[in-house]
Amino acid sequence: MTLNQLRYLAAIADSGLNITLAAERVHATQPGLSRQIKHLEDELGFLLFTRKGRSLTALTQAGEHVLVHARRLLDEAGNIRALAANQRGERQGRLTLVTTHTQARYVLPAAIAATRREFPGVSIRLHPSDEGEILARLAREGDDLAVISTSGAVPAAGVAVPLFRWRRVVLVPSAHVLARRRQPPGLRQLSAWPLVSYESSRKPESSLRRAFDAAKLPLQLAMTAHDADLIKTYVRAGVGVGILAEMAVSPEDADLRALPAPDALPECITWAVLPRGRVLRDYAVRLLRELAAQIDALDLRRAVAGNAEPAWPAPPAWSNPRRLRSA
Amino acid sequence: MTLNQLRYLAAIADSGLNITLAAERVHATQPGLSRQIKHLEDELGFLLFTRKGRSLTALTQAGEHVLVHARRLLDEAGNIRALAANQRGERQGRLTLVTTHTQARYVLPAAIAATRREFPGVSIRLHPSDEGEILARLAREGDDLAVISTSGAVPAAGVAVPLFRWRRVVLVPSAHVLARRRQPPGLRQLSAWPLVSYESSRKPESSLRRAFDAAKLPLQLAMTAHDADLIKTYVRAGVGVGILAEMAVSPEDADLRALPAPDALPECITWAVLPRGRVLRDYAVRLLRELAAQIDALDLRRAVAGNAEPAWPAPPAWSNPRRLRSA
DNA sequence: CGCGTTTACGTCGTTCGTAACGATA
DNA sequence: TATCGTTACGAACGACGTAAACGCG
Repeated sequence: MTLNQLRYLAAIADSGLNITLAAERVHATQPGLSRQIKHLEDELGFLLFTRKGRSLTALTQAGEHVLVHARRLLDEAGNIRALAANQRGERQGRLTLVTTHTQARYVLPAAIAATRREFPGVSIRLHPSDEGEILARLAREGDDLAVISTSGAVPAAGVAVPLFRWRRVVLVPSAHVLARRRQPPGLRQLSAWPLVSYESSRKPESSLRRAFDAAKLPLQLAMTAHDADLIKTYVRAGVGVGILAEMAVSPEDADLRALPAPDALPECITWAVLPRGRVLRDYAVRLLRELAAQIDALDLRRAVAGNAEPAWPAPPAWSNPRRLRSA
Repeated sequence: MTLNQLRYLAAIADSGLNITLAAERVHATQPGLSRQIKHLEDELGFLLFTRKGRSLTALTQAGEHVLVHARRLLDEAGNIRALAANQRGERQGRLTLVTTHTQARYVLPAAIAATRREFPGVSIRLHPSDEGEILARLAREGDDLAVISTSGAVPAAGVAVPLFRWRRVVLVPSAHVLARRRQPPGLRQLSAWPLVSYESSRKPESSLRRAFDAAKLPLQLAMTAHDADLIKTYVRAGVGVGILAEMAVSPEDADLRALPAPDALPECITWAVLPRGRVLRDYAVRLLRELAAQIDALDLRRAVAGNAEPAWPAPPAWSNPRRLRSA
């Protein structure tokens, strides 16, 4: 049993049992993988794959079990390499984040830019994903970091670190009736308008939906979109009143008016979710501290290592200066 | 980075930084280890050990970190091998248990005998240890299984599986005054006598001590010992009244009388504690099911794998037939 | 001078890539 | 016939053990 054999096993499993494809991905030749898998099967004493003719059709049940442990083993090998890279002061690397469009578009740019300025050799991969898909993807694809928002609840997967608090805003064209009122609109006023908001508002457990339900008011969702830019576009087109994250309002939106959302819409928290047990590269810590200065780097490392989850400092409210400071 | 390099690293750390000793333990030569460690250091880019002249003086801080992950990695390699051995129907192997003298002497023999009858090729290593030391040893030495008793509390480390319930008995010579009474003695009666019990009764948090404290009665511990045989010996010698586990009373003790302990002494539970995440060999499951037939093998495997801790079935009361059935 | 580590050297085993072959849809 | 996996072959590398040299107490 060698690290390479297990690496090949995982690569084949991740390539839909296509050895040729797996070989490319691990920068080796197809006969090499074929042979090493055979050697591994010989050593373990049973088949890892079921075969039909010469091609692989599935993992055997035993193979599935082996794969689970092989992945953990390879993760630890990766941890040792990450540890070593940090120790050497290695400034190159890769960082894969998975997050929503709003975070990717309005929150992360400044933080990523700052991180890249300090670590120009780091290649950052951003995977926008649907709210509900993000945590699944983090676990499945082995991404380094997820950034998601909840209205209070602590995300279940991995190590969740609260970054900042934010509120929603009501976005309307400057000439809109709601923009002329003295007071920002209440839930009752909003319920009279068709709304434009995030796709996730359609889910019955969304906080928008729950707020209207609790007030026994009807919620008219004129349309929903995955990203804030689309919401703004349709607000401009007069399709409805926008409800979106305050972070998504930028200076270029001077033709729109952002009004505070009703108190009935609860405050949200943006979290970083990290895979438990993975050693963080220095630049990952740097990025997180850029997003949330209140976080202690050592606490973070310890929490991810699984030793002790600290009482995280209370996340501050989102502030635009944060964006400007590093822009 | 190879599995062998990490194995050597762990072996050296476990051998007090003596490479020669470590080499013997891993069945390799000393120059081989020396070289591989150097290669590993070259690849990682920093020293794993601090050196004074030619000999190793300590792990570097980075080396400590690497070691942590290396051990986890090696554990997973062991899991894959265990998985494979089970899959092959391999009937040989090793099982290291750590437990108290009473369990080792009175509870485990029948179960171990039964297991050995079914798996004659399995070598079982029994490490009697002090009550307080057991869980520490399980974590430190990487033993396979701990068997310990508590008066109710769930052991904190690893996966704890309740095996059976038991009570204490009051053990006196047949001619003793307490043996002539109609009723078994209460706490008040016992407090009039010097007692002979386990070493662990000396600790202020022991349930014996707590029972007497709660009743505001004095506890005279005439003597304490680590094992039940010694307690019996001193009871025979008239040193005092024995308080010990009901399992420790055997037919050869016909010259003694075992009386039910006062209700104020709470029932105890004997637990198996398994290192979380370790794949169990079939014979380990067999042994545990011999100790506690109510346990489902699949539940057990799943719980140890860390997937889902089931609601364990209520442990039955200890019964002597259990011992006789398999004797 | 003994103990433990490092260096030197030769051998052996293993892995790897290339190329040819085989099977399958 | 194209695609994918297996087998065959040869080269290169790397790990290992033996033996000798080196430092330190």
